[in-house]
Amino acid sequence: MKINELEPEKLEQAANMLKAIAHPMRIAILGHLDDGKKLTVTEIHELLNIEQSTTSHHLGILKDKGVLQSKREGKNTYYFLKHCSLSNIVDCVSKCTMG
Amino acid sequence: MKINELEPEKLEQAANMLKAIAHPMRIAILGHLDDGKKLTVTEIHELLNIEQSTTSHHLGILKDKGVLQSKREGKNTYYFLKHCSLSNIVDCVSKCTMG
DNA sequence: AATAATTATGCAAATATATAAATATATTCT
DNA sequence: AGAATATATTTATATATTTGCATAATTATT
Repeated sequence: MKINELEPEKLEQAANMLKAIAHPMRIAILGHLDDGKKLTVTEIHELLNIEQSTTSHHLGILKDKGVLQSKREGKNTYYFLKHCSLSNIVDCVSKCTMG
Repeated sequence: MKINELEPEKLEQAANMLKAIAHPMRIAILGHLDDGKKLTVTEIHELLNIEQSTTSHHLGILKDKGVLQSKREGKNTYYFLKHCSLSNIVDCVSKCTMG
């Protein structure tokens, strides 16, 4: 029962992290970023067939809440998981929604 | 990359499940429901020191989205995890917010 | 320096969510 | 049936989120 030792601010932070993930498109984004993969904004916006600005928005939210990290290389910005264990969350939820 | 095989409705369902969890009080509730524990509404509302109606509301959301299950026994309703692997999500997020 | 390519931001309208108070429903006990 | 206990629902207000468009900012190329 580790979470109960968390102070309210840590609870809040955990909630914000999950809230960032809890969106269909953002789950889809994370689905493409397993195994340490790094993708650019354009690659993601083409993969998922969503607007560029919308894509950037979603990536910004995921980065802001500590789910993703980014690294600029020339014209491109690569996004990737900050903690690779975060893939487990997507795995777990997708398994639980299969039944 | 299992999640990418999910249809949009499944993605939506996964997002709803995570959205249900992504709230400070609801994370705290789940923190008390690990290891197959079952708790009543009153127990939770006293443990967390929140309004009865608010507690019931949060539990209703968790149940509606498939995170919890409930079982009435007399005057009491016991709530517990539907898939015990869901504890991993809380564990994972709390670990990731520690650093 | 002008253009193209990539990414990020500001804005606004529609939609969704949170909270608490009041009330309703369900069950047990006398 | 009536009172007490436990849980659920309704309602209203406040707040937050999503989305796409328009635009700005950054970097590379010619």
